[in-house]
Amino acid sequence: MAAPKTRDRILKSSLKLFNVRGVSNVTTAEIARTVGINEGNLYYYFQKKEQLVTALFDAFEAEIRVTAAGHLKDATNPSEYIGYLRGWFATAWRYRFVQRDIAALFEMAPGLRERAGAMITDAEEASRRMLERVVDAGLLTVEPEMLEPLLANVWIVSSHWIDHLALRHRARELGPADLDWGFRQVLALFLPYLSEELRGWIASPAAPFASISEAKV
Amino acid sequence: MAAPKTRDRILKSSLKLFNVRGVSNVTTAEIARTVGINEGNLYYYFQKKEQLVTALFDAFEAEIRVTAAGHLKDATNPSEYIGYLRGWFATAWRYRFVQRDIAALFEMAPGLRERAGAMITDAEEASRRMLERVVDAGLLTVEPEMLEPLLANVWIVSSHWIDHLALRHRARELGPADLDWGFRQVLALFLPYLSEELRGWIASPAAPFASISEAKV
DNA sequence: GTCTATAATGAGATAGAC
DNA sequence: GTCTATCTCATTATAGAC
Repeated sequence: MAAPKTRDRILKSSLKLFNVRGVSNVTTAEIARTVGINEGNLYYYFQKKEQLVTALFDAFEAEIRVTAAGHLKDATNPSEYIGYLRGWFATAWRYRFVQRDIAALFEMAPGLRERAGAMITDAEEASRRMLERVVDAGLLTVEPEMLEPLLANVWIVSSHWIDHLALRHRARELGPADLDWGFRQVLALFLPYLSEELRGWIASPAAPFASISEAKV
Repeated sequence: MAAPKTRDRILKSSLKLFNVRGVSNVTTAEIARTVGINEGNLYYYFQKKEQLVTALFDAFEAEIRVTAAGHLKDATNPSEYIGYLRGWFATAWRYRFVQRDIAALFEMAPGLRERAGAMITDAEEASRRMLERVVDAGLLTVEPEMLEPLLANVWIVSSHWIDHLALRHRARELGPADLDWGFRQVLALFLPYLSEELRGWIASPAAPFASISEAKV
């Protein structure tokens, strides 16, 4: 209790640095400097870089679970489905260091392997069920044999659109506007399968992600 | 001339190691050990790890250009188009270390940034022209506003299906059978837009990639 | 061309004073 | 809780003998 403020400042700075430059490209020295504390002090809170990474992953996982729990009720309602997607996207964006160089992440914190594996399995299963319900409700028309390939592609694009953009626009830093782009790329995967009804929904994708805050940790 | 054999053995071993474990996870010591030579000897051929990476990239680029040159003639012929895709896939597979952690690659060999950027620009432009011709020929029906999103998704899936598989099947090493899976994932992106004619082609995707050799360097 | 050293660097990690 | 100072260690890189 009474968590000292320094710990939070460390987490916040680390998240930002990791997101922008990748876990393995950010040194503990740099983190300490950014926070405005000494390296020794940093190690008072996190004895290993691994612990820092794991703490951030904890926050990521917690947020994911909240999103998943909040949106699994009525997938036949387009707005709920899109809300779920948006929630997932927003969280994945705020913790994009996880996707970015996930191999390095695992090497640094081997304990995350299993946890991430479980998360992925859960998420895939949830996506599959949700998609099946949407198909059953007649909002999408997907032949059964196309379901798995579609799901896999949704997953690939969801997880890697950031890498794709980063490679092209390496000069500038990515921002919330890009998040919107990524979201539309995923929607584009569904577009050819849409019912007319849902197509209207997609055409006007409500509020973009511009308002997403990076501050929270 | 008279290129000493050791140099080639170094390149071959490095390619394999880089592909499987990533450029930044393989040390020069390990390369030397794998080749069966001494570290000092390794540095006789490649004074910096960067030079090693660059030499492999040279080979990659050369192969890409050969593929591109050989298949840009008649894109209205489905077999040519698919041949082009397959060629691209085969090369990207043999040099998959390039995609895998491309950030680390650039950090190690900054000179590759510009070259890779140019390659990507070229490839995107070629893909766009090819796709447009296929659409003009009536083999695909894609609304103009869907063209760019589709191309972007093709690129994302083509470049990142390996990461996706690697994350799921981390136990086993990836092989040519997986290459076939990735190819089908990309085809799946086009499937909903296909004419009946082309759909037949896709259904029986000729010879898979099982025969692809990893040996060449 | 190939080896045996060995230097040089840079990052993670820690002890102990304040 | 925070700092200064130091240690360990892996990795890249080099010099020089054979």
